[in-house]
Amino acid sequence: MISRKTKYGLKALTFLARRQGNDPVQISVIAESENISQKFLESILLSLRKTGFLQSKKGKGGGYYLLKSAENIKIAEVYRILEGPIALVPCVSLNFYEKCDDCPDEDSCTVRKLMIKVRDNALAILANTTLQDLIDEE
Amino acid sequence: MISRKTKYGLKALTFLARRQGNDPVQISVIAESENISQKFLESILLSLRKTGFLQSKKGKGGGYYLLKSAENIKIAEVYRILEGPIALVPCVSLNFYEKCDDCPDEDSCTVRKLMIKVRDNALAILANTTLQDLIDEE
DNA sequence: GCAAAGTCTACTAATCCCATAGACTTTAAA
DNA sequence: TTTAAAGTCTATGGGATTAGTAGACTTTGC
Repeated sequence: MISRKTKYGLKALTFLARRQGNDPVQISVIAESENISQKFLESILLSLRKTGFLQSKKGKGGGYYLLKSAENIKIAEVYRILEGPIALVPCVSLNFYEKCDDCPDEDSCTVRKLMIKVRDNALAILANTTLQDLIDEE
Repeated sequence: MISRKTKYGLKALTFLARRQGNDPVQISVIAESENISQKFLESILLSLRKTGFLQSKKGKGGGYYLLKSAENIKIAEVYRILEGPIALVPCVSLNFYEKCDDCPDEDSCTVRKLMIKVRDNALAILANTTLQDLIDEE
């Protein structure tokens, strides 16, 4: 299961992407509209800003807006930033690889082989779906 | 990411399935061979016994053994028992459904639509792979 | 009867998740 | 130039979950 953080982040992004134009939207507007705790959303948007998906404007009339276009935001990228690995097991992660401390030999681990399949399948979806795709489905 | 519980459980099951015959194997043997904390493994095997995958024998010469044949143990079933939902979001789970408290309308939730796809894909693998399949891949 | 095995309950340390509080900075507009 | 509106950042905390430990108990084979 993914954390609320990731779910909220994706919802906030689609909220921004759905808008005409690209003027800043206040955190409070997004939070209220999507039923998200405002303070929590703050920290989520902050990490999406630091990773180049969003930009913000302070002061009156400020808020958040998309820095990349919706077609150029892959869900897999957002997922990795907010949630972490897409893989179900660290020894199978492409971006967050870690050796399993209980496995003497990765190549002979049957669980690992299965988890590679699951990862590849999830990746096929998440890496090929963009924010724009999500909106278009409506 | 899945928990160690699930990973250990799958490893223990494959360990048992790989053996010729079906005589009881002591927890300590599995734990040592798979590098799993013995006490932790105890509780895992216990829940696999209570759900009908394993049977145990107490006393001297006792241990755990498979109750179902390896061809009849679907990974998805084991996953659901040890890990819980396969879905990434509760509102999309087939076996552990829960409404998301922030969503006013499930049908119009774009994140949900995506998560259904991911679930279907994961399920296609996990529900069609048996313990025997894992062993055969070696 | 004894020793070897699983069973069960309870506990704990560590970690993560979700959220809140509050002080701070930047900016637009009056 | 003051003021209020916004984001920024740090700290904190409760609760849940995870991973593991301890130890007393029960069952069984020899």
